[in-house]
Amino acid sequence: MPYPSQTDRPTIIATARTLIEDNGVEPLTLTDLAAALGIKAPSLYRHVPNKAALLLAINELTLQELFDAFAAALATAPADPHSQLQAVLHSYRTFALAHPQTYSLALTTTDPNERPDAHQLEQMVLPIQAIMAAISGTEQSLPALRGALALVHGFVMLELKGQFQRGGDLNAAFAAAVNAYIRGWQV
Amino acid sequence: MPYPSQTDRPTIIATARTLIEDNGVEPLTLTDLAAALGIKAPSLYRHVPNKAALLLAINELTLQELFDAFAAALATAPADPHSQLQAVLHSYRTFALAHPQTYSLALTTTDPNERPDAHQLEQMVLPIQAIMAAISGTEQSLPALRGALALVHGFVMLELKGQFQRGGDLNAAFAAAVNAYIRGWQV
DNA sequence: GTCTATATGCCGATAGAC
DNA sequence: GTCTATCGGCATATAGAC
Repeated sequence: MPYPSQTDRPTIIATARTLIEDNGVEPLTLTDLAAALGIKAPSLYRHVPNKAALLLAINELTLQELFDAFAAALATAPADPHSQLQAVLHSYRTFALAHPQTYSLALTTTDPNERPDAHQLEQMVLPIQAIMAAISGTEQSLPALRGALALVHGFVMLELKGQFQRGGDLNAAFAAAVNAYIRGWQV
Repeated sequence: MPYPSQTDRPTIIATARTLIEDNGVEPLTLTDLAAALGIKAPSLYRHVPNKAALLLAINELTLQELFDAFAAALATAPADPHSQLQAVLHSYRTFALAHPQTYSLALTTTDPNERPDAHQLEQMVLPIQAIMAAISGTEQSLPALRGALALVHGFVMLELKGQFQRGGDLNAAFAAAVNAYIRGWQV
């Protein structure tokens, strides 16, 4: 049995995440989700008010785990700003590649009912701004932070959606791009 | 009358693009599209084999126009590599901000039936690689090009999806990030 | 907490007449 | 080239029994 049939709310959310990671969000139906849990669709409504609330909970979890990955990376990397920033950006990509569907979903959803606080991304990224300030200067730390987020998000999205088709070492390309970007602020 | 009722294939595609730009892809139905054209849904099948083919045609048009914008930017910008690259990247963002829904659609679609040649993005961006080579050296021109694409795509996507919520001048942030990235390769 | 039955609605696509 | 009629399917969600 691929999925347990003990159905509390966390189990429902975890199972839905697995289904989304396997097939994407679009084909996810409450009927299929219920089937994966060994129950019928209407039973889900005892645990979740509706589908949007379910997706919201999933997206909140995704962002939470992404920023847990940040914290772990910061804790183990060398203390200098350059190393800290490198570590965070690489942990970002590693997370996204490990959870392509749920990562994409969390960062592209615009429906207010399915989307965590609009501020959550930039709020949880605040600690990184201090590192950025040490590199680019306090004045430019917000633009510098946003550029860094843009670079890694963009790289990962193009990668996940199959837009890098000419071959080559994407790990090396990512590292080189990140280093170039950081270097550009160190003037 | 917001839409003409003269229905040839180009008109159908143009009207569909307008509807997508107004409301996004998800709510687009063939019934609504037909209504906007002053006809009934089944009539569409005389011009387009199915919905996927329609979306494919739209995405092809979007990419074509994006790269037309590139060409126009390159033609008017100063001839030095730094200015040329700046001009292209800024024209990229300008295009995306002007066509948020169709831009996002074209660059995130993975369904093979709705998606232009997987190579199209990187193929049509080839001319820019020459500029990048002049800045970063021939050896690194592909990673440098990919990083540049990642930076602008990521910035624009975060911007379009409302992930930059802390205020500030996004135009300035974009320019600063692009300049930092370019500077980082000029060593 | 799960079930059956069902409301309700929408959608893409085809057949065949005009 | 457009129409009407319709097939076939699927989805979210509710009501009410067990």
